[in-house]
Amino acid sequence: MSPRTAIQFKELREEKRSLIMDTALERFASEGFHNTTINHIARHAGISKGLMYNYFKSKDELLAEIIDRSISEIYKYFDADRDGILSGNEFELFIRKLFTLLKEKRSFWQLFFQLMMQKDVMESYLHRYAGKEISSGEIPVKQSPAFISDIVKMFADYFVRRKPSRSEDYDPVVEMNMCINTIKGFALTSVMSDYMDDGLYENTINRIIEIYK
Amino acid sequence: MSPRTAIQFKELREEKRSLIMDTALERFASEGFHNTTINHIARHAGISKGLMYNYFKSKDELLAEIIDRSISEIYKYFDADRDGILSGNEFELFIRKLFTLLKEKRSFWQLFFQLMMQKDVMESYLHRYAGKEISSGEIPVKQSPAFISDIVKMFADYFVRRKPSRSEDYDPVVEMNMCINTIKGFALTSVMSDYMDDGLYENTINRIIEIYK
Amino acid sequence: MSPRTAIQFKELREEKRSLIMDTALERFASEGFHNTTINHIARHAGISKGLMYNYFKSKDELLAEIIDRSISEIYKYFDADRDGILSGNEFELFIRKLFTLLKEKRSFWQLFFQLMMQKDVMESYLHRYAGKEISSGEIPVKQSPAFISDIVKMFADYFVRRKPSRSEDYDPVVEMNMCINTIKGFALTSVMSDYMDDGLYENTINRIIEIYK
Amino acid sequence: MSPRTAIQFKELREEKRSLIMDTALERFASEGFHNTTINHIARHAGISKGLMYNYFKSKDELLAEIIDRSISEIYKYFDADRDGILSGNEFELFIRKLFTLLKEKRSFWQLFFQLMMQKDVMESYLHRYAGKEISSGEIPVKQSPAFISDIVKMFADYFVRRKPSRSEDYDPVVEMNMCINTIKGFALTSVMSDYMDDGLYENTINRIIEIYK
DNA sequence: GATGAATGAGTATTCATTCAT
DNA sequence: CATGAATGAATACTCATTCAT
Repeated sequence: MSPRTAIQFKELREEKRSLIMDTALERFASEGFHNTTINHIARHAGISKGLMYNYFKSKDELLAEIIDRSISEIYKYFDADRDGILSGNEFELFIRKLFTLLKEKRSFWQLFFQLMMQKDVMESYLHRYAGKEISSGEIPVKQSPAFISDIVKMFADYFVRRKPSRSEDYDPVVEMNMCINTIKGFALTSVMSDYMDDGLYENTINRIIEIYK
Repeated sequence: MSPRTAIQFKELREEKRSLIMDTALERFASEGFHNTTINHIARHAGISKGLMYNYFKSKDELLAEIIDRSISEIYKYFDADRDGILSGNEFELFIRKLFTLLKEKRSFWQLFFQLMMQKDVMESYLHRYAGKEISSGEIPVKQSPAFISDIVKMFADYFVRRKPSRSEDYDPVVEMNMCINTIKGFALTSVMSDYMDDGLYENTINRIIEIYK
Repeated sequence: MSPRTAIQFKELREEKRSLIMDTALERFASEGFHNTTINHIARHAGISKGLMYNYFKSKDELLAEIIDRSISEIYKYFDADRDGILSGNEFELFIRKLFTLLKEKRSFWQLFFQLMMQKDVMESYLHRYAGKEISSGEIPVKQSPAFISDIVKMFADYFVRRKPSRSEDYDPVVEMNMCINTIKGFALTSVMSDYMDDGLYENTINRIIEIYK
Repeated sequence: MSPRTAIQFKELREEKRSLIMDTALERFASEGFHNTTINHIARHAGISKGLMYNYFKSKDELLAEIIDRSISEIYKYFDADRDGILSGNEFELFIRKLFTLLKEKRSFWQLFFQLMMQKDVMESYLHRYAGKEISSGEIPVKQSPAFISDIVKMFADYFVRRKPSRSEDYDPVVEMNMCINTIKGFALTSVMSDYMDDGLYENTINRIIEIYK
């Protein structure tokens, strides 16, 4: 019956916090943000409605925290070496990692695509970061969606460098666009489909690499 | 003094009906279906809440009618000759028409992508067509989403026919997948972006045709 | 193409008025007052919503007029000779007439019993007659429900006169009460049942007369 | 400081639940089901609109639960010995109990008569029991309206057994009908009248027993 | 007279959020 | 910390009534 230490308490808090976020993510992804009630989340997480508000100020904040957590988690994978230069092999690695993450964090990406389509939700989320500078040289705990532009820049450089020496037709912007759209379309399909053939999944990834590496 | 004629009433109804549908589409596309209240629509259309229900049985029916209207309009373009075979030139025409429509009916496609992400809304719409047979050989006024499978089939045949005679690597399924994903990703981007450079737009379309024609 | 005379117009008006009232009575009786919309009535009567308001100020007034019409119609039968005394034969006639009317005007009585149960509706109707004197000696076009007390009085006298000479147990008030309750219960049953056996109907009426004549 | 125990919560719920049901019954009886809004009930019960829905799924369910509660309560008295046979003394007891209950649960019976007149409300209630079998030999917590037919059957048998040995005129069906109608009419009167003389009340009950025992 | 489009107050119901215990 | 009762603003939908034509 020794009193729990402050650290134990903190760990317990973190655990429960994660539990709530995981549960909420599942529900948001499968039912949609608006169709998921606080009651549903609380019941599925095995806690009371009131307790939820002990961990999150509001339903909106819960959503924002889920997005933040997932994004910073994902960011870690993408920016592993942080040299800002994408080599051919890094491109391949990048693509393979991307689609591995899409499979592993399917719920999150489902939710993410859903939210991207709804301007108001997206905007209310982005307002949290209005004016927030992204400090380079350190890893921020909460990373704004600006990480997207980092990746875009890396990509742009990659496609410029890739230009064949004597080609007059090659337009790096168009090529990058084609690549991004293909990835985006494939990501959308694989995330939203209830089922996708494993062979086709692998073959499509290989084909993307074949073309754009 | 004299009462309105039946024709006058009918015209009035058609006009107001269109007004409501157009207004609702705008709002649904920009705010999302769940965030758009009947009050919003009525206010933006300059009419009263009650009047909406004089024209549409419910918010769901209003949505369904909007989708139906756009889909049957689009369907006309896709299946012009109705021979069920997609030639190279038809493929090009198809792609160009598709992206013209995406620009012209931007609001609708924004809404459409949104809905595709929201299972509950999509399902409530699809229930209208549960059990409805599509009569082949005539043009139905209202076309069920089954038209999607028609197009997919035409596409599949196209990519099988396209196989180079001596290529062993060519996989028509993968190739179709690549093509569809690229289109899907590009459509998504162009529909959701507030601005896209016209030159890039055209160049990307040309590149898609160059590769997949 | 001679212009219609004022009398013809008046007759047309009366006819349409009756049509509306008949239709409304049917609907009120079968669907209930609150479930019957003005639209229903108008559609069933084959006229427009607006026209209804040309004949009746409101839905409430329509109801009141229906009750008034039926009551004054019924009143005519009850007070035929107006001598205010109920003989044995008159009692029999009265009972038979009552149940004939219940059958003939079933819709009205269904509605009447419905309304009697709802204090607010009944009160709103009775307010129309608050303070209205019933002029004796002439037949008023619109008769307030006070006619009920007239009948009660006639009944009371009847049961006092009926007292057997040497009975000590006979209580005319109790006896009248029994009689009225039996009639009321039977009326309620016969009006609300979807079906009642004709033989039983007749036999019950005969038995009532047998006991209370 | 310490949270409420499960028992405290349960008691609180039961109390509030009863409060809502009692209040609703009062309002339904005096204003009618359709005229009583959830707001009225909430205001009279001193609670918020939303709380009602914490206890009852809908207005219809609230009504059904009120009816169920009263009926199962009443049912206990009627079928005390459960031998299915009504003796003369049981008949007397039955009548006396019936009219005691009518006085004690006046609000409920007012509501009940109201509902009987309104087909739509009655039907929506009866749908709850569509297909529910009544298990004989045990006391069900919630009794479907089928209990009415049980009582009718017991009554029918009683009036058959009662037939005088040498009477040719005695028709048990007519006699039962007379008895039921008298009871029904008296119940209706006593429930709907704002005032009834106690002596008359008792005397009428005695007279009914005198005639039909 | 006759029509039905238009209005808006009213109704049941939902759900994020608060708070006493 | 934890609970769930309680709140009330918001929302889809209804319908008697009005009014321009």
